[in-house]
Amino acid sequence: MTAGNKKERNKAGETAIDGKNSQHEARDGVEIGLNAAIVALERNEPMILTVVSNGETQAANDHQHGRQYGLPFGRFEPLTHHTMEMGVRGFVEEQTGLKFGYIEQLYTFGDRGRVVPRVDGEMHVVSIGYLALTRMGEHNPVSAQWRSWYLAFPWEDWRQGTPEIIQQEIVPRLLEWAKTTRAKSRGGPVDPLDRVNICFGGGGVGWDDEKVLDRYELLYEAGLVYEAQRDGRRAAAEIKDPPWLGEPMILDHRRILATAMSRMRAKIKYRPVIFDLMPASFTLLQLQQSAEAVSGNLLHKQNFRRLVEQGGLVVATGKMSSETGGRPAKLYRFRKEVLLERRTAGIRVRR
Amino acid sequence: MTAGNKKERNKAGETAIDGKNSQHEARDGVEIGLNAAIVALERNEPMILTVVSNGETQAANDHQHGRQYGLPFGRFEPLTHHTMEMGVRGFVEEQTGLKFGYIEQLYTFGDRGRVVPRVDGEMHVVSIGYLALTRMGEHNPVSAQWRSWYLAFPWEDWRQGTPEIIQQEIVPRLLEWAKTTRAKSRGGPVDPLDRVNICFGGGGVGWDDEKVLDRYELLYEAGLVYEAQRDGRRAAAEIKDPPWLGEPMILDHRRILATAMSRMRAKIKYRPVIFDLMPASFTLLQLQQSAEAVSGNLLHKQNFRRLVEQGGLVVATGKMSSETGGRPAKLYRFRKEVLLERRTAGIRVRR
DNA sequence: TCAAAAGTGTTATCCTTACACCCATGT
DNA sequence: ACATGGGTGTAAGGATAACACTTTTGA
Repeated sequence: MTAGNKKERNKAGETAIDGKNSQHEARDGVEIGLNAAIVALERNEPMILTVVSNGETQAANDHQHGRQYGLPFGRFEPLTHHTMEMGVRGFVEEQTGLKFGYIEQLYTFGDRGRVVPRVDGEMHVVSIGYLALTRMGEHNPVSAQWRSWYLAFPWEDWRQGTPEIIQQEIVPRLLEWAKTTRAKSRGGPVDPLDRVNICFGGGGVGWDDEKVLDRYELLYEAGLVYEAQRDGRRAAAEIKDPPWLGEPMILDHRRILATAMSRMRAKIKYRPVIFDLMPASFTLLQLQQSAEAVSGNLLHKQNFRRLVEQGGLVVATGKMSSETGGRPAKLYRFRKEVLLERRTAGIRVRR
Repeated sequence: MTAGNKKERNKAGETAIDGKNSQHEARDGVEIGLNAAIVALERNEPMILTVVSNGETQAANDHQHGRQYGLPFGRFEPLTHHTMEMGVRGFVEEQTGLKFGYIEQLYTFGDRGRVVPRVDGEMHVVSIGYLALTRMGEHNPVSAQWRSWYLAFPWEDWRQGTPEIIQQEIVPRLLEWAKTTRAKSRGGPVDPLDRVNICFGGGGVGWDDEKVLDRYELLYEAGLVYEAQRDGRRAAAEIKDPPWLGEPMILDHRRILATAMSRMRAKIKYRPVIFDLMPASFTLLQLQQSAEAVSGNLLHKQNFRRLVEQGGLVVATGKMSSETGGRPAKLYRFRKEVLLERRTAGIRVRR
């Protein structure tokens, strides 16, 4: 059953509002995939839990990337999982033995035309991405490994200054892409050069750490990430021997990870989600370095401390840590009561 | 085929990352429903496009609400619709004749256990909510009608001061609910009274216009909206003859609308989405009243004007409007270039 | 003694908020 | 004349960004 043309089924005026008017063709050839970007911190590096593809299925036409990483993945089984979030918790624990606390839905991707061949036709996969946060070492994963998210997105780590890859590899190729694209599509909705500037902070526009997804999608369109070629997209700028940027991932998992990073970077600024990555007590420098790891840039130390303490986000526990290398530091813990006092409680510091 | 127990299929270590290891049971009994909250403004009232349920299916055990409203609804057909967004555009136009410009995905709901009986078993519906924006009168809908979103959420309109329903109906019942709930679940994650205060701005916490979804979910949990009873939820506070708050909608459509309102109210503060609801040229008062209609509260006139003009969001067209009742007003238009200059461009004014 | 990190204090600047007041038109 | 909405100016207050400097430990 390949589910023929149903274009005419919903005519104007039928107002199919409860899905009841489709007695035949009950099976639709759609399944729900659940994907989790599970984040933890290890020595000030944001890590995500990955599983390794055996390189058989979709890496078949894959010359240089035989082994690819992916996010933990499972199917939504309505009869087993009462909710989709419980589905995510369930298959992650089954596959990797890992439990986590915080979970949040990111986005539902169905646009890339993911089709999986099956014995009786084709199965379309709609994948729902989730962001989950946990602490390193609480549970040890099996048959999965922690990897820095900056391996897939090297241009997102500005903690040691502007990454070289941006000026050396990305910007020149994107400018070339913008030129040829602009010539082709006169008067499109957005000027491609503007897009490059907005995404990568050129032409007076500054770098916006939250635009992780926009940048990935631009690189995909310009044919500069491996997935673009793998998905059969012809590079607009016809680049010879393109140096694929960042480590690729299977299917659309790198896109889901980009969504997770964008969400995470936006959210730490107005919600205290960073504490789901922290131990129960910590020094202010540890907290700052965690925020820096997530946002990918350095923060101003004094202002960070003042904001975080005076903002009521943390309180001193009274204990000290002398394992810091210098003067012993006060230990702090998250102060839950902020949520009652301020409507935005996060880490909003520059520099 | 009712798809038996598959709990054991994904064992630890299998790392099912590409969905290939399920040769049997290819059909899962899941379908994708697409729902659109389509918003437009009419005489400073935010309207959503609704279709009317015939009251047969799920309104069967429905004594007082035989006719219920719903959002335009369709199934995602991967073979017809190249993308899910195109699917939304397609079925909305087929059902109602309406076209729209802006569209954005909201959230994917699969938790309420929506089950539709089919000839060969049960079909679980996962519904993806969308927010779409359009201008009144560009196209006239057929077999659908525009209705104010405040009919479903009367407590969200603070433009004439605090709505009476809050102090008279909502707060006393929620306080009672919080008391009984607190007694039952000692030491739960969040104190129910705190939740009431955070959501409805009691106890020193102010009103947050963006918390539309949180408020609806709280009212649902407390059994104060009709849907809670209809879904078989026992009211925690065992309220006698409860006056259901706001107009109910079919299935989970009111929840999707709440998500749309929350997103919209949050987004006008940092993205120029309000202009997708405005005509090409407008006076500043019209713009202000549109923002007030969406956010549900009044804004400070002078500051609004300064912010919006000096922020570079609009430019004067040079023409004037003399249909204002007072002194003729300059006409303005949206200034697209803001997007290049500032990373947040929206309407962020108090009072 | 020096490096490393903790911690304190102060200043300049910008943005938000609020208030006061004048202008142009129709009735 | 007056009601209605349009439009301008400015001052107070608070938050933010930037800088300089002192303190406490371990090696």
